[in-house]
Amino acid sequence: MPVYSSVISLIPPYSFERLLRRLQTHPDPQLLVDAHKRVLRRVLRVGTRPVLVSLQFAGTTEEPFLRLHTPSSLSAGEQQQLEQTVRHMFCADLDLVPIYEHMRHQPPLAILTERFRGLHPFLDSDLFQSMVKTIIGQQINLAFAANLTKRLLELSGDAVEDDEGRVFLAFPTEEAVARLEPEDLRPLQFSQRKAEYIIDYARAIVDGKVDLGRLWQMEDEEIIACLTSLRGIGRWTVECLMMFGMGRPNLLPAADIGLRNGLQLVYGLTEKPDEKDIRRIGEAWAPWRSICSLYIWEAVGAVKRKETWE
DNA sequence: GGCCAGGCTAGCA
DNA sequence: TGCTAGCATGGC
Repeated sequence: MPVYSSVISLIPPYSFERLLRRLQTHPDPQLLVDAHKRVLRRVLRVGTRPVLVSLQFAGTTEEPFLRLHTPSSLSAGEQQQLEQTVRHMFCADLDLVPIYEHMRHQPPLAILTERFRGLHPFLDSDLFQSMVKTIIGQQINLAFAANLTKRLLELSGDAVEDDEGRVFLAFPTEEAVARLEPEDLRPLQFSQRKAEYIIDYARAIVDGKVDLGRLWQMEDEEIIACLTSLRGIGRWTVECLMMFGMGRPNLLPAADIGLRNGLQLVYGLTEKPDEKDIRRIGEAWAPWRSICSLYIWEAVGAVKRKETWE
């Protein structure tokens, strides 16, 4: 029986089915999905404490809400923190209606608002893991990236068991990753450079050279300038961090190969657009370029899943 | 077996 | 400032 449960309100339209579809092409090794029960389970950190959480989609796309359960007993402060994390991950306060209105004025995007109606961004629970996952995802396909993330979890994550003895792994802490050496990650099929980038990043945080908490107060370009000074972290990586870690609304990772493919697909271009082309086209998407990018990516995802996107 | 993956660095002109 | 080889491995 859950020791703590609560209800998380969501702004309609919010489609669980669309999230499930997205998870097919964007596997998340931390999530256990029970589509039938409409439940997602994973470990979230409350402070540094790993807590197993069950999130059930209740209601409908037009009247959505989440039921949050956890078998852990939590203090009032921990309850508040956990709910805040869940609201952040699910973008509980993001209203898609005005964004769809904006997209409907741009013909190639208009069709996506119907096709993927109710798809919200699904964010990372904290900035450390968001950055690590993004570095892992540089230049490799999503399936392989998910494998590498899973292996990192198995190497350094904290195990939490549910009442049926199933093991869930919490994302490794900064300290745990900082203690690793590249040689520890090489057998997991991390490239030497990728291993160095991730460990260096974790050490920069542990050493206090990077203060992730301070990023929330900074402008987008300021964050890019700050983090790209670290080796292995380029503009694309920080843009992804701001989109999928911070949930900022107006990012356009113009160098992204998936976005380039998606724009060619959705806009019916004869040639693959380059970074400049994408920035030019994406100007009209402001101030919602992150959501427009997400929907463009999802058109590519639909093709990969052999769905139609039109 | 070749090309593509939700890139980045270092070296060079 | 802008261009490019090299990295490194899975998936199709």
